[in-house]
Amino acid sequence: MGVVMSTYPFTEVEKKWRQKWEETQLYKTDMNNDVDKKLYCLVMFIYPSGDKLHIGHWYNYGPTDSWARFKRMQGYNVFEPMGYDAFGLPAENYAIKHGIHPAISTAQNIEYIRQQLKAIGAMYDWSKEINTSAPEYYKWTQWFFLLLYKNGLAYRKKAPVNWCPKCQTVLANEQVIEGRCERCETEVTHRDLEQWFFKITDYAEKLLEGHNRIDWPEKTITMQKNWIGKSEGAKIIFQVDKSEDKIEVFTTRPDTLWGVTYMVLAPEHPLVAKLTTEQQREVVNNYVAQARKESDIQRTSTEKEKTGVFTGAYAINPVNNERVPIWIADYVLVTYGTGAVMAVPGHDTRDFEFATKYNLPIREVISPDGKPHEKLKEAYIDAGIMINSGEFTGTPSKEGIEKVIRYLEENKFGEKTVNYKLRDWLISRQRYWGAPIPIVYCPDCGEVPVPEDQLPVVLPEKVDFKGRGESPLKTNPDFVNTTCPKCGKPARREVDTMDTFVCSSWYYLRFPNPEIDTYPFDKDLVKKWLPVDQYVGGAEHAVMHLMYARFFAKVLYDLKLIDFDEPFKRLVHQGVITKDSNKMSKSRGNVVNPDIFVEKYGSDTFRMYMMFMGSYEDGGDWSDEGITGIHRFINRVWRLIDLLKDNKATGNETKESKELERIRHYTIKMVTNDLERFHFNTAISRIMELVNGMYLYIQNVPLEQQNRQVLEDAKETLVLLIAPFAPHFAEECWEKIGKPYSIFNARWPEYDEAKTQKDTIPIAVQVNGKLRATIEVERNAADETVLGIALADEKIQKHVGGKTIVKKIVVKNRLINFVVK
RNA sequence: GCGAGAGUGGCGGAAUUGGCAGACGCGCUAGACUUAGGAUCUAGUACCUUUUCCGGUGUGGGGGUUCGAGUCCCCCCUCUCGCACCA
Repeated sequence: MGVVMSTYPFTEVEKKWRQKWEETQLYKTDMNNDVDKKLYCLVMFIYPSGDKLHIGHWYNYGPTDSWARFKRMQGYNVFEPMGYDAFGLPAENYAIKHGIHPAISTAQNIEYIRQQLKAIGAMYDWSKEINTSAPEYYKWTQWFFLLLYKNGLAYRKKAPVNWCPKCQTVLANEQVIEGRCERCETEVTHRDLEQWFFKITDYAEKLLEGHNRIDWPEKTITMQKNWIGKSEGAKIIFQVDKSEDKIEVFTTRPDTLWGVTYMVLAPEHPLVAKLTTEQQREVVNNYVAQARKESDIQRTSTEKEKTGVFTGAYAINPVNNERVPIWIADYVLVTYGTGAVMAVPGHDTRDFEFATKYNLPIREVISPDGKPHEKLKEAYIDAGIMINSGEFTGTPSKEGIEKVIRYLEENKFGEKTVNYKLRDWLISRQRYWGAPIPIVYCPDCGEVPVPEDQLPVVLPEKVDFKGRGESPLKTNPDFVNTTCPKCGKPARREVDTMDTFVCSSWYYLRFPNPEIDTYPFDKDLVKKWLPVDQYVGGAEHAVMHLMYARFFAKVLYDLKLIDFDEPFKRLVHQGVITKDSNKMSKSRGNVVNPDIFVEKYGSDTFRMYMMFMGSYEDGGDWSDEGITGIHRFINRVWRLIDLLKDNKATGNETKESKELERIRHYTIKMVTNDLERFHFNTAISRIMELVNGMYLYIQNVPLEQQNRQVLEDAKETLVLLIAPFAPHFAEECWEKIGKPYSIFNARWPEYDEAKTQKDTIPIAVQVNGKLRATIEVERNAADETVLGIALADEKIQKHVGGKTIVKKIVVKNRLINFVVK
């Protein structure tokens, strides 16, 4: 090519612009002006686990920042903050292992991670950094606890709870994945403990309703819906025979009530001990003991054959006064509904299996055709006609549900009920590195909340956090021993700390002003900037963080402290990056270390390659060779800018320049649309096409004929379009082509729809659906004209000649199909 | 077991509404430039047949709807994710 080839010097360039951006405070968001054009773009802040920034973080933060930059260039006043979700087990476990205090290791970690985050070159407004483990922050986490407490939404109760033997703490239901600890995958066991809960169940209905008003992935909404698990049915009361006791059951099929042939209580049901007869006591006790010993994994395995024992007691079916035996079985869960079920083996698969095993009667009360059948081979669970059901016999079962409920209500046998799978959120943890729960236990006054003006309850530094199974805070007498805020007498502090998910349930409110020390968030700025317009983070938080954060927003909304109840208007989940189509993991030894590639190719190239690998929401497969494609592309653009530096083109050339101009407009259009939808990979390939087009033009048209203006426009557009993807690089190019700092204050290019289209278009000509020729015609040419040209084509003649054309299909500007016989 | 999504060249992946399958990149091949190239530029690259042309086949498998199906419908296989006795 005869030109000295230069290579893009990313190391210096990236350093240069990072410095300049910082000096000029380019990314400091003006929170008070341009609020009508505000755009709050948030990524899930980082949980500094000690692993530093891994590729998943990069994949979350890099592309989201590109999107935010695109929005900024479109004229939005973008706010993009970053912070540290710094409480939590990793720091504490690290401390136990290495003897370094969590406060110190966390501080070191944050220091290091901040540098790595800066290397991404994102538009974070560093003046708004948050650290949830700082007293200035967790003071307000405690404040929120008190707020919920005062409003009856935080309470303490003894309950069988999930216990992780490895983490030595209780876990919320959401943190138990298939019977294992969400964090360390240890099998979870049960303990009866006095624990703190947030009453998220009060918000089940509101959490479901809000789903209709948010632009979230359908899958995530479905997961939340399933987790909340709403089901409508009836509560029915069965009297225990020869006793004052009553058994309450929940059923979605009151229409099958006449088919009840026994009752089942969960082994943990409070009535079990009371009901059991002397003869049965021993077997029942043994069974209960056995059930308690088993883990959830063992107990809930659907492969496991159902077991149970008879209590010796009987219950009376309210609708027909039948006396049915009461059993206990571990297929009934104490945590769902009332912990007791009416068993209808004829119409419930589980009951059928159980009844068959223990020779309990099976009665048909729903029939597909309204006629009774000899013997059921399996449970008939679908709708049908009610039979053997007293006055309801003959009623279609769906109608029957409503009618039976009315009948139950009239006779006070039961009532219509909605039941939810959702449990209250267990928030106390027997760990050290978290926000202390601001409660004091006084021998006289009982449970006393710490007054707001005494917050924060400071996490003491000196504790023995190597303790096993008990809250480390218990080991610091100075912390534990205090005085009652009410009566002043000696009292003890609560020694449990809060689940870290409490910290992250409100952080998005604090970002606009993390300095504020009179309130958890700046009401004025929150009114202007919230809710979050775009939220991006991993799908693994679908039922944890994302539901808790919604819960908090709804509570605050109901208390009139904020004026919105859905915190995240639009949500996108980034996909997972794999290596050789496998999940990256230390045990597989296939972890890609971002630092190595950032050093080798630069931050922009690394980010851009991640965005090019696959579609953002699906993730992609990392390839050490693949990144060279982006590396080459960046250099290709760099040389192109160089080539066009002293653009000596003087010509007026029109044919090819017109095509280049078309490509330019078309590229702007496609890149804009793709960026909007987070389709980064295709956006990048469009820019590549523009670059390819520019090279072709320069090479195919002699220099003196080249159209200067068209080239200049293409060059400027190219740099602007590439800016969100490769910010340092584009800033340098922008300066090179003589534009004023900064490109991120420049406007995103506009396109003209008319100019994106070609004058002549290739039309595919098919005969009987098979492609036989391609013809070039004027855009929007009349059908007749196009047909004429197509028919005249000799290849078409070959296939059509001598046959009858039965049908001619014309798809304008696209295709023709001749159907011949 | 139930529910959702996916399955496209040697590889990563494209393809709003059914309308030229394989954009873009990696890899590979050839040419150019070079003392050299693991640099760069250009061209080619789904498979089969064929020297070429011309043909034929092709989006996990099988059926269907349609002038026309990667796209819609039915059945089956595989993978991923979610739920997993929820009464």
